[in-house]
Amino acid sequence: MTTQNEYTETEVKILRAARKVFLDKGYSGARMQEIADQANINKALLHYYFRSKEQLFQGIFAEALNTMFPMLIDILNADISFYEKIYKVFNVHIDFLKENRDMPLFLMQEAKNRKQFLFDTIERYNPIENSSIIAQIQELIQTGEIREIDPRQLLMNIISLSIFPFAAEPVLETIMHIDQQEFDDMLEQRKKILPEFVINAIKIPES
Amino acid sequence: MTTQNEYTETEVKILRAARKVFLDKGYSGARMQEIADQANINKALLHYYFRSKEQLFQGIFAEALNTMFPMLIDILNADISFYEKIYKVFNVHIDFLKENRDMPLFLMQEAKNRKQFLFDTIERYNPIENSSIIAQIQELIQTGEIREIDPRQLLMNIISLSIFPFAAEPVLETIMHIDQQEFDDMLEQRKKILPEFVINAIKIPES
DNA sequence: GTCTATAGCCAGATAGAC
DNA sequence: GTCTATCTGGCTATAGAC
Repeated sequence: MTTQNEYTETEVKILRAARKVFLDKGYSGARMQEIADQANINKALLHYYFRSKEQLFQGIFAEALNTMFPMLIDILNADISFYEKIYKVFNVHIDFLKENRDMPLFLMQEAKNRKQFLFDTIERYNPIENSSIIAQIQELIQTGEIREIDPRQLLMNIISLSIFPFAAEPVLETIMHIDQQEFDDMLEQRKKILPEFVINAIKIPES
Repeated sequence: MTTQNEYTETEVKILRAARKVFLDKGYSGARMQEIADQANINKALLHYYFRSKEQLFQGIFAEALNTMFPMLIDILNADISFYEKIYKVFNVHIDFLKENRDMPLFLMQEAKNRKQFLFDTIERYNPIENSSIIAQIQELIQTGEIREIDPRQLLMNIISLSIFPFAAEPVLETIMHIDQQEFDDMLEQRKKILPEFVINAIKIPES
């Protein structure tokens, strides 16, 4: 069968506008009128193509989940060493987030009210517990190369370090008295800082 | 002058309800009707005491900022060693967040749209750049006890590690396939794990 | 497919009795 | 101070012309 995954030009315009507005304002803060304006079309057309705000939203939400997680899972499952993964995950992730600054907060916010949808959407990728990185960490602990640590806690640390600053940008800029340019510089530096930070945190020094 | 900072019983009920609803739903998702219901009073009374949704919200938002930040700043400025600060900041902060799970996401979300209000409210506490911990970090770098690192980046790491899991709880539970009980256990363990993680990350081993 | 006009509902805010 | 009833505006969604 010829699966019709193609979008018409109008649908593409709508989706682009919806993505922008939903990610900026969240579901309850978004307005169909604003999406229509951004897409340079009429409000009625939104409903013609996507029936309801809820349905349009679910498309955007699923798309965001399907963008963010496979990327991470792919790196964590890649056929490379643990250390390479650490470097790669921070570099790729921070680069991605720089182009998608609203995504972390959006996902965290909407995940609160839609746990079932979240579960159903994410479940199609392999759960993190089967990811090869877990085995790699356990292996390195066994051989005495890194300190004992719950692999899930280590992953939580890695994710926290890369994502959090993007979600908290306005707060961090305010308490640190820096402008967006300085903040961006710090983010760029973190691609180098974070892998070293994490590896130093867990590596047992050779004696 | 006798400053009238006392709240009547009704005002207390309203504020408690408003705190709960705003922190759970955010400004745009919150409904005055729901706040009234939670407070067991009539919707009109909300306006009698607080005039508008916006004004009621600003009280809650300011209160949240005034709770979260002074606590952190106090620890970072306390008259104790750098290492003690690391231990204390994670312990106190994680305990606090366990009782205020919605606060991180709430603050991050609303800070996006209210940067000026955020700035005006936070500015009354000393900016982080003057905090004594910055000097302590620089001192330890000078004496060769810890590795070279931008103190602001180190602080960003510390804050990321403690706050992020609370903001991302539903997502983390889903991708890790754990329930809330297991998640809580992990949070409790982090009070011990995180100080060690951070200190190992920066400390230069004695040779 | 795309538009204008409007239905229908819901939320914030106010009037006014008690 | 507290309530019921209501106004007013804004938002989602639909009807219907083109």
